Amino acid sequence: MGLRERKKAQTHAALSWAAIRLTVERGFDQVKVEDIAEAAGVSPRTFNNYFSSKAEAIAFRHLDRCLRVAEELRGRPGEPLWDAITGSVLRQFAPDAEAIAHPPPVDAAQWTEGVRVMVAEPALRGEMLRAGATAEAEIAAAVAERTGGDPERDLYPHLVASAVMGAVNTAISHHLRIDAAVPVRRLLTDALDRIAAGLATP
Amino acid sequence: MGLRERKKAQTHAALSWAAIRLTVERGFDQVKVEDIAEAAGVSPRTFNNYFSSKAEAIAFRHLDRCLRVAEELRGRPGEPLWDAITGSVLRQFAPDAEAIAHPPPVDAAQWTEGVRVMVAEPALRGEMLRAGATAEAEIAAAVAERTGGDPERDLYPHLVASAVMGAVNTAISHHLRIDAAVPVRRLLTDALDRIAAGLATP
DNA sequence: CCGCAAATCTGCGCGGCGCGCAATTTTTAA
DNA sequence: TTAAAAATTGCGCGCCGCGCAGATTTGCGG
Repeated sequence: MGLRERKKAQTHAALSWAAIRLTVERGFDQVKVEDIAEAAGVSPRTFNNYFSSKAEAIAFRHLDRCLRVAEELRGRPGEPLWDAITGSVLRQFAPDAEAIAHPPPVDAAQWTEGVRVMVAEPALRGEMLRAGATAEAEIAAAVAERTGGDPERDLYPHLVASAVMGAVNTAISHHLRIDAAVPVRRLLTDALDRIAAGLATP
Repeated sequence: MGLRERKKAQTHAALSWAAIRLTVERGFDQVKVEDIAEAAGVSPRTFNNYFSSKAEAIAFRHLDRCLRVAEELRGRPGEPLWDAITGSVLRQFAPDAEAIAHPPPVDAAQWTEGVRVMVAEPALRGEMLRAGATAEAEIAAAVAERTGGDPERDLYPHLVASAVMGAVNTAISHHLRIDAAVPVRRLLTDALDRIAAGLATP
């Protein structure tokens, strides 16, 4: 990757993190695009060269994470399908090195509450789901490679991908709904196990 | 339901149908809010009393349909869970009396193509998914009633609801991707059956 | 090290959107 | 019939997304 692309990636990340941080701190519509651009050290106009809306900037990190699941999945060709899926998901949603570098310039509890408010924002929810759907296509492709199906014609890979993203979304929502001490890791494994078991009544 | 609420429902429907029709005909950003309002015989300002964006107006019909699935589900307490789910979904996504009343002032193929373009619109995709998520909460509640769980604390109802909406979305996407003669009904039953079977490799 | 071409950033400006506010019209209930 | 409640409407503001064209930076061959 050349210097050029690396700088682009940096700017993407900087803008996204700035958008998240400011939104968590102040709330979605107390943040202007101008503020995000300034925080990332770039002109307002440039913001829209990278993202077509505030919401997209905020959802970018989610998109990235989910895309990495597909990537990771391709890197585990041997394992049984659902083992590979669970492993990939857990890997990407583990406490993150990047997240530790960037994150809360404030109290942890306060941060979590800010995130809760943020993801409740209607405009954001749509954008997050859209990011999930984008990743879903990649996951479907990865699954198709593995099981030897055609993503254009077969329903199966898309169903699996959809179920996986559904499990992820559900686990995260549950985690934010209940601020209990249940670790996300357990919620994710539970969810995926249940799905692989046909969602039989517990 | 009083006269008042009925008129509101009418206006909702009128605005939504107008938004859909115009968007299918001209494309998303060739339609101004003003146009939709005019087509529904209402002032532009009133549009925003009903919907907070063009996208929301267009997605309204989808939201309505999906909410009816939850409603129908509550009306089938006896059946085994997945039979009830499949039944409810098929009922709501069958060729629709309302859709036949309102719909294409143009060629059917042309209409389908317009719909394809419409749902490809990024802003719309997010809004449709959000509508699905809203309905998902209702479905989860309905499932919880049936299985005797607590939607606040249990993961299971949400997982089922998520899987159902995932199946619906996947089936619809597949239907639009392949313009084959495969009826949506079959795609929906296939998808739901596979999920209830634990998504085993076919 | 130089200079050129391509990619990127930036300032400007426009049209549309979402919504608060207050006045007006319509509906409901007494 | 009349008063209260609710819905519709017009007006106006601030922000947003983006096209355009000029300035700036980056990558590369000489």
